[in-house]
Amino acid sequence: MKNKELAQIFEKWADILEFMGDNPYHVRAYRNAARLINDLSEDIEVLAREGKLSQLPGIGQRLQAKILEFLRTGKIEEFEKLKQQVPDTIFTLLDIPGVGPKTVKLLYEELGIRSIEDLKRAIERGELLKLPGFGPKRVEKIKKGIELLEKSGGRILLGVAVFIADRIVNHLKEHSAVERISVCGSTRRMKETVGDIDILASGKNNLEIVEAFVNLPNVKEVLWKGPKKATVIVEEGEQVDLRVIEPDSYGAALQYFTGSKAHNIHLRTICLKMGYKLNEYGLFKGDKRIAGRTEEEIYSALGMDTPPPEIREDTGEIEAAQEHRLPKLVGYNEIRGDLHLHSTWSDGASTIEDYVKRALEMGYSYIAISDHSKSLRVAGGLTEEELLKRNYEIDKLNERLGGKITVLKGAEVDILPDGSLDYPDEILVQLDFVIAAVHSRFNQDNTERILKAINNPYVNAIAHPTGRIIGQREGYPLDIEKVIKAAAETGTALEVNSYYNRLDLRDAHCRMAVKAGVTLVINTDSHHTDHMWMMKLGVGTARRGWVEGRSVLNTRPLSELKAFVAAKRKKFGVL
DNA sequence: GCCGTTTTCGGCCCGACTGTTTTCAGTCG
Repeated sequence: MKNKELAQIFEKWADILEFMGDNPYHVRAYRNAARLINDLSEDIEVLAREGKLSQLPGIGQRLQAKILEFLRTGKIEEFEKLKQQVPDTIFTLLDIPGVGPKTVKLLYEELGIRSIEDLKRAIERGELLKLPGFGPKRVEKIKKGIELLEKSGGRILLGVAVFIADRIVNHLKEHSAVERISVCGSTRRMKETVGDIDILASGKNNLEIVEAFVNLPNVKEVLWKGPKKATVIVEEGEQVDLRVIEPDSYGAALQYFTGSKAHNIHLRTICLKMGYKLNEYGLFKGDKRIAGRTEEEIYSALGMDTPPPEIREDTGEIEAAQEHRLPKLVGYNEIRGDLHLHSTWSDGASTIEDYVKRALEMGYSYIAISDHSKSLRVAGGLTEEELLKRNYEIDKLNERLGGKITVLKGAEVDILPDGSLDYPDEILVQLDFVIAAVHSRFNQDNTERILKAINNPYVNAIAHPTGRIIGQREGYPLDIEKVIKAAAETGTALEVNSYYNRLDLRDAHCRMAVKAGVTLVINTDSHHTDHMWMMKLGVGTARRGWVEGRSVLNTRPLSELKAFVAAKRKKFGVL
């Protein structure tokens, strides 16, 4: 699948055009194309073959020709020529907060700066001050921006952002001055990484809210504090922005600060056509505010249902909201159990009893203990004997629990290099739920290996199917479409692994899988009970992929979960 | 470069903040 590669080309193309001072709408066309292709749930090559490129919004004749050239030859001549004209490294400068394309252009043309290192040297020598429009404050801001960039390395993992944001919201909710408070931005949309954390609040006394925020126990440094806005660094080193807004505008501000940018642009275009104006203070007809207290009020005034934040990416949700056919996304409270937990029997830090206790607190009706199999020695993988012994303990525990909650006998079985499984079928048949996973040979194409596992009658799910670690490791080479197809045909679930640095399947893959009729299972892969909260990260990822509750195995009651396992065995003639 | 229920040309979301300016450009969300 070449979607990612193509999206990167168009993104870079936009950067170059912007740098060269091209028409901003020209630049935007390339940026839109990049985003569209990146978020596409279908393979661009397939769309091209079926002649459907022209149906993509924002892809006209010219971009179509470029896409086709890329698919045919692997590159685009015009782009190759364009690239030659600009030094490659200057675009890293755009990552510095406060530095945009105009500044990059100026720095390059006047001082020959082409990298962050160049820029640091120029600042030390005081050269920036000589440039038009540059004063001491501007230089200081850039210097700070570079520090921030180098420290954070860019974006925050969703799990970290959610953890910090929830803590802040829970604290401030208790404060008497705060009436309404929400997380917004990409954290609210559950995007896998977020730039910075945005919090919105309203109440009777704005100053008091700001004071409460900057004085929170985990705040390390206050960067900026004003009457309606403040920015702090929390102890984790991440930046958090608070905005305080008047109650009448709360919904408008929440809508606005939640984004995405593309969603908002589309929505405002619709407003214009209807003779309205939408901004962060409300929806206006002339000078009159006709909506703004809640998001629902605004969308409803536009004749739309309110799209859940997770799908506000302008990938069809606006049309669906207009036609009252939004999906009923899987709910955060719809999950009945976690099927991927590692106990002290293998490399987990919590006992099975610990998990049971936490699961009951979370309102689950079942869990599966899925310890590692024998080949994964570094992770305390269980031999057959150990596994059977563990199973016996689980049986006894279930008797003691008396049906309050059911502990299923599971395993995360290694898929060996040749695609066979780490336990023989005689062992697998004794398990309630079998998850198969690849833990080795991350550089080789693992498609065949996983297909073979999917075709084992006892394998009920594939764990973290692509093997990616966010920000650290690309997934192994994999034909995800083949895997999805096989999973759908065999009645094998694909996991949405909720562990904060995995989120695998990712959002776009979830959408592809569900479209193909695959059942998903959302699990945390916890190695300690303190990891079990991450379930919501996986649910959020699935929601971003337009996944409905009926497509998620662990929203179903235990009887249906068991029927799912039995159905596959029956299909393969082993039951 | 895209797009069309006023248009095949002339628009393309909107406002705030900042730093450097005597009226505005650049950046951000």
